[in-house]
Amino acid sequence: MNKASLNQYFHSLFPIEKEVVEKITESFSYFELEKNKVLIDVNTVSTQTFFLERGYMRSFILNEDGEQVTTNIYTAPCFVNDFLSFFKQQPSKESYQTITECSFWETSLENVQFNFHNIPDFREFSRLLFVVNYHKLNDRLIAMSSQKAETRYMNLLKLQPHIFQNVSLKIIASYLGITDSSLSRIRREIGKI
Amino acid sequence: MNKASLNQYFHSLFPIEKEVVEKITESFSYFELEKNKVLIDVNTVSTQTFFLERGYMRSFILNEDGEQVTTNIYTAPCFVNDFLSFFKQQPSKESYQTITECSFWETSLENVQFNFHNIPDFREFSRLLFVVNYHKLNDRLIAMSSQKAETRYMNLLKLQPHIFQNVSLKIIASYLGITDSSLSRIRREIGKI
DNA sequence: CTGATTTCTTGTCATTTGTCAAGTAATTAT
DNA sequence: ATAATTACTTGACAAATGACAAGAAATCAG
Repeated sequence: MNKASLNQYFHSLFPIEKEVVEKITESFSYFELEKNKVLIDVNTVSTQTFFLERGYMRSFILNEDGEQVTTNIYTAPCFVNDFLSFFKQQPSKESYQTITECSFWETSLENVQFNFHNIPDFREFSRLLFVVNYHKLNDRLIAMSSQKAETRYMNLLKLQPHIFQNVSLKIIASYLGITDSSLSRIRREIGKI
Repeated sequence: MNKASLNQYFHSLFPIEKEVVEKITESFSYFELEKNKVLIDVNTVSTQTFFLERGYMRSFILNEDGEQVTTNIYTAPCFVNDFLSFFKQQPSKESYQTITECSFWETSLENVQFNFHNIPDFREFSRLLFVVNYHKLNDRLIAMSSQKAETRYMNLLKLQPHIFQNVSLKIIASYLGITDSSLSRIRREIGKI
């Protein structure tokens, strides 16, 4: 329950002084959630931002047929928030829930705003977070529009094998943009080779 | 060739004083490109950021088979840059080219950095740009993984009909994640109804 | 431990989309 | 104006994926 991993995360993203990081993370407070608990509920305005220290999470929306579509899977350590809801103070269109037991560090928009306007390195860090997340999303979009499901599955398996130990195939299938029976068939075919 | 539309764009995104906008856009300079010209080339480090004042652009990558996959279509007025290349000063993985004749306002990373760290409203504006662009990308990803091609086509036609007057169906098809023959068939089917 | 629930797999068949090849229409370059 | 190129459409067939239903395996709640 110390801030070592939170502080470390700042250093991992770009060079920043120890004292500056400590000033930034001063306002963060710790909490835990069991598995399958809601972190950010759909239609609520998000006032906190979260650092996922330990565990697995996902975001999802409900489509026209009322089915859950997993939009993202979050693997600690990383920041989790709904950008649109948090920064524009609008109701979230997605829900965010824990998949495993998770631990978090959270802080408020007020603190983020203070740091953003008063600590230059935090500004750079924030922007870098956006750039990195935008880039990840872009890569997924390219994969979704130019690769077949089997390729997307193979890449996920290669790049994030630990996800398969912690997240159900149903959620993974939805994240890959296919049904769980299709994923099951793909896994069988791969196994044959 | 005055900065009216550039300045106006800042005001349209969030409340900001006229004088502040003028200070921000002071360093921007104007240029034009004919159709089918490269704005940002793949594998180059982007040192400028661009405001697309007039015209249509696209970004694309080459897939394993050497085919162009359109990753985004840009409709003026909007900012165009490769976030990863510009802010991390890395070689761009995508190419950006004009589709029609275009006019631009550009400024350098140095100017952006100066404004980012010295003009609070510019920080807010920058972050909002990221939030909005992230959100658009996220919506496209959700559409790609949960809607069929016909639905994606119908939505594009409804929300951005002008694109169909200015961008070839081949590019639109690629942007929608399908082949041009599939798009052609979808259009025929729609026509029947 | 036991029944209930959820996850995962599998089979059959339908639908969507891709591939390839050919043809027509439109645009561009000289 | 003419030839070359590019854009768009179409058809036949193949491949990928979805829908639905059923059963096996794993997990969960009491």
